[in-house]
Amino acid sequence: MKYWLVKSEPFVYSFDQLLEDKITYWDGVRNYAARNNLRDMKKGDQLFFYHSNEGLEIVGIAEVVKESYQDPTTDNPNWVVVDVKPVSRLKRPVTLKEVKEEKSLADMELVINSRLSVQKVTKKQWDKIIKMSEK
DNA sequence: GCCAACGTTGGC
DNA sequence: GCCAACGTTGGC
Repeated sequence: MKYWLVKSEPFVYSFDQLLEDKITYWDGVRNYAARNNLRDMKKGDQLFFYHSNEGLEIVGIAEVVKESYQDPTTDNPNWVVVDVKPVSRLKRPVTLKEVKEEKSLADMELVINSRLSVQKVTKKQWDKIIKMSEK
């Protein structure tokens, strides 16, 4: 099982919205690096849900329920989506500031390449952030 | 195939 | 609202 982090602007699609919808397809990815990550996702993979622009924090966990398929919002075969469902809200959101301040997370893509909208997360990083959210 | 110009993203 | 960083486009 792999771990990922996906970003969304909360006023476009928030974690609350996902909780309400129960399931959604993750669309709007128009970047090749992010697309490649989407294609690598397998059923059961876990995702951190990050709010960009507003909030700037990891708010919850989602899970891949359907692997990548043609993005229904475009005819361009370059782009794909995956179906995701909410798993749980973090006990406490972990902010970008905290991630930056945590030395063991200095090599997270969130810190290094903040613009990438779908990022890989290592098990170590995942566990660390979970731990931080429980404090 | 290189690279300048341009557009977009996202933190501040 | 600004601007740095990055990705993409298109002329050569």
